[in-house]
Amino acid sequence: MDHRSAPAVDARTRLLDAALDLVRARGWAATSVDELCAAAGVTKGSFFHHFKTKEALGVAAAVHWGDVTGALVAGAAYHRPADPRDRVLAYIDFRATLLADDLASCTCFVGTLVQEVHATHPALRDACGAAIAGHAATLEADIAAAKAAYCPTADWDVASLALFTQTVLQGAFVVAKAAGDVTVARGQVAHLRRYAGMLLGETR
Amino acid sequence: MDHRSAPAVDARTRLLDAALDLVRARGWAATSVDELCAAAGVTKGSFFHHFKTKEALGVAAAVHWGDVTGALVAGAAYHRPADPRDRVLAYIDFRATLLADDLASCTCFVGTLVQEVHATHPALRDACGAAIAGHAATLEADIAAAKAAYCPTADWDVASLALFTQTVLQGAFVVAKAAGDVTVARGQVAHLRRYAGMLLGETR
DNA sequence: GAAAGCATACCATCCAGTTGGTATGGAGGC
DNA sequence: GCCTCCATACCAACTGGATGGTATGCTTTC
Repeated sequence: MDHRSAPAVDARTRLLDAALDLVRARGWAATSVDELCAAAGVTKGSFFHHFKTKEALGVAAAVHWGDVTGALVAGAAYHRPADPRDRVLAYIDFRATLLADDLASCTCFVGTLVQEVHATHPALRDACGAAIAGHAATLEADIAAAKAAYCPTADWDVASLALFTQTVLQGAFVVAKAAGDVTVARGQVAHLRRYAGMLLGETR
Repeated sequence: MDHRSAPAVDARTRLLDAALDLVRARGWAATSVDELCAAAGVTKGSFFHHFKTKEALGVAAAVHWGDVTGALVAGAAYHRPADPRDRVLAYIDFRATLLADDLASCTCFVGTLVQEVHATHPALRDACGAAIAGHAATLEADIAAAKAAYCPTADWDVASLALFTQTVLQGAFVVAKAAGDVTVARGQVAHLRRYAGMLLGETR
């Protein structure tokens, strides 16, 4: 209240937010602790006060990412439809609308991170795995309800389809990065939308 | 002939092969030139004799990856079916069979690489983009022929579906890495197989 | 004998992490 | 109310090792 210089959020959160941005843009190993500190407006001593190692920051950032995206999805309008199938399809449409900005800001932090560290940093990999699995899990109830209502005897697995939404999104980010063009990702998510509609018996 | 120590392949190729393995396991930035040299059984002087910079090796490795995978696919049995739709579906089945080994050896070099460097190393990104686009392009003829034969009026784009096969594979690698389990990838590719069958009018 | 291929020794820079310290604010004794 | 104690938050300067890259010379091949 008295100090204008008092930061809006604490140093720890600023470091985590900086990690989300910088790692998505540069990758994990190429993002130095010094760069993270500079981006967060924090000194190195402060960094290692809040996080024992760089890897510990990565784990915390993966959890932070789960919180941020979880809140984004929970607050989105796609939950409105009364029909579970409509909610599933609205989720996919919602994810497509998020593909508007530049690549670095719309791609998935844990997806980029785990691709790089899966074999070398087990703690980081597990944190990323938990974030992705947790996100997919939020879809399962709607998918299960839609399946029960429209195609109860279909031979596909609910959890597998929930994960498939994340698979296509992660893949879409990779091919969009390779093409250097976000619109590529939207075209790929359209296939996911069509597939989900077909599986759930949507009649056009 | 006289020397057992004489390498079977030249130093340049050994460096490229080492790059495919190490970068897929550790990521680009975390793979040092020294490690590449050690894995290839080559000294640093030799490395910089063949490649001006580490980035130049990366570009060459992306091209090398395109050659290796191109030859693998071209030599595979999936081209046998006379029907173009069967060839498309056989390609997907073929890719699924490749998911047998451990993650580091069955994942995509250019996919991992581009995810990490897309914003910081334009030359690497373009080389990876060309490799992915080139691979997708080899599918277009079969997909176009299958579409003409079985669903000529469908509203999806041939090139977009060809790319979607790569999208799902790339995404499957990411979620499998996050789960630490290759079998996850096979389950995800099964969705791709089902989708392609549905789009191309396969009747079970 | 010239050039390509390869090896050794070396360098400037950057990296994660450490050291040793200051500022702040709340708890508890008196 | 005031002072001491102490934990938390933060900071500047430093370190040992690793990193990409270079300089230079040897050796095999054509």
